[in-house]
Amino acid sequence: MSPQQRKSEEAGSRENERRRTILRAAIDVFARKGYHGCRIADVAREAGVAYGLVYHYFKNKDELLETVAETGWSGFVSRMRTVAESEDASLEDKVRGIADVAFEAYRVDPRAVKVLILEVARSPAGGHVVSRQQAFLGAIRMAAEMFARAQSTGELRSDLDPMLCASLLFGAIEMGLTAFVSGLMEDRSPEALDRAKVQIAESFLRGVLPGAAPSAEASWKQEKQSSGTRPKAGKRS
Amino acid sequence: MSPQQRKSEEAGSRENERRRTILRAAIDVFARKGYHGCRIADVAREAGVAYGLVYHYFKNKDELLETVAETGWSGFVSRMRTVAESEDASLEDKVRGIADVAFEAYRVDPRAVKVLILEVARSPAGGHVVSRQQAFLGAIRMAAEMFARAQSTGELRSDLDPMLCASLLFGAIEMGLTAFVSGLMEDRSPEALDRAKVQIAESFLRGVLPGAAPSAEASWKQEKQSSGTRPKAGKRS
DNA sequence: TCCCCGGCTGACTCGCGAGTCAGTCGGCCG
DNA sequence: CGGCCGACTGACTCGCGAGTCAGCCGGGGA
Repeated sequence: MSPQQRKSEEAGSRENERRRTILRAAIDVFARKGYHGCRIADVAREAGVAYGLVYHYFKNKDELLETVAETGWSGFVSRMRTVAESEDASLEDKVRGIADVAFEAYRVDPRAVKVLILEVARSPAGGHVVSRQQAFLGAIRMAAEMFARAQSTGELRSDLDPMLCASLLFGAIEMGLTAFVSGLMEDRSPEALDRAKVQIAESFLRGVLPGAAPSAEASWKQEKQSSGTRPKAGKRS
Repeated sequence: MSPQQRKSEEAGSRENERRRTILRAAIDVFARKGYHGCRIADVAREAGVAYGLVYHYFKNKDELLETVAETGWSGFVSRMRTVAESEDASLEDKVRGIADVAFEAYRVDPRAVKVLILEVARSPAGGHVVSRQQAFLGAIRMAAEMFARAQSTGELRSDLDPMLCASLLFGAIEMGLTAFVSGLMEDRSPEALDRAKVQIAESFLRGVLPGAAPSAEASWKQEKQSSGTRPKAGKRS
């Protein structure tokens, strides 16, 4: 190992050591108190470093969140892309794969997922620094394309809007995770997590795949076999 | 109309006139810039009233959001309760009814729904003001109970976790609405909305009902015109 | 040994925006 | 008509917390 290598490597890892410590602390604090609900001082204390050092590594508070979002999200997206764009896998497997990726991410780092879901994906953002939910929307679009492709090969019912399918899938996954994140599910064992994952993936697939259910396209036209009066409509006087 | 009635009604509505104006302005501003991204001054300007008047009607900024959440959410929950707890309706109809309620709310007041979804349901806030997401979780629990009951009558596959079903349904609906809220769906016509609603409800049902398929019941065709009498989904009390 | 350099420190500044309050105005009652 | 009451106003206060910066070490090189 040459001196240069050693030097730069050491320096690099040492520098990143601190940087990472701060990032880690930021994730934990954001998860606990929310982005708006915490001060930089909290992050510094959590990281065990001086207040000013945070500003040595990050331009400002916003960049801190930005970086958390960036790193966390890019990992998820690249993994998801591998799944969604694999040539030989069936749609079913892809969907299961995506659920896998999401739940695995939660298993590995629940707090980071919490921040990603609560602060990034749903940032109310009026001005919203673009990269934020743009990345999120990008993931949905990617899924939508996957579904569109699946439609052309007949793997997906053709009467569904791909974009809506993507929303449905992500909504189900996200809300499933939220149930854990928010403590709605009291049992957070790995087994419970796995069960949830499977249920979500399978229920989604049942609802969306063609065949099996006879009523696919036909049912859209079929007459109502009146199951009681259901006086509701989309219009209001 | 008795004098008392008239009097109190007038007084009530006059006082509330201002109050409502401010509330309305708050919803619009929150929807546009987010809760944290706006100042009380913005709300006052939007409402066309003096800065101080906002504090005449609301204790502080938080109570403003609280009130927005309260009113918007209670309307939704009570409507949803009527649907979820109706004795004679099938699970299918209940699910469709819930989707109806949600999408109707969006049709009537998209901005309020945006605020509810973005600022209330997912308020990142660690622990604070309970009533916020507690109400949201309450709705999920209500749905979970509905699903549990449906399981006991065999209307729902018994291998599913009711709580998870509820999460799935809400996740799908919420994300569907989010797709509109965030502009992911470019077509926001009432028809597109209706299509989305139906797809979500039907996909969910297919995925979750026992047996081969949901009893093919495609009643949305006539739904569009059945508007005769319908006491539900008439936003704002 | 001493000096220099850069990671590191934390007390300080300063702007922003929530919340206050002394005062105005119009309407109603005696 | 005069005095009271309460909705309404908006300039002001003040605390909070983001961001700054002058200076402090500790290690490495001369």
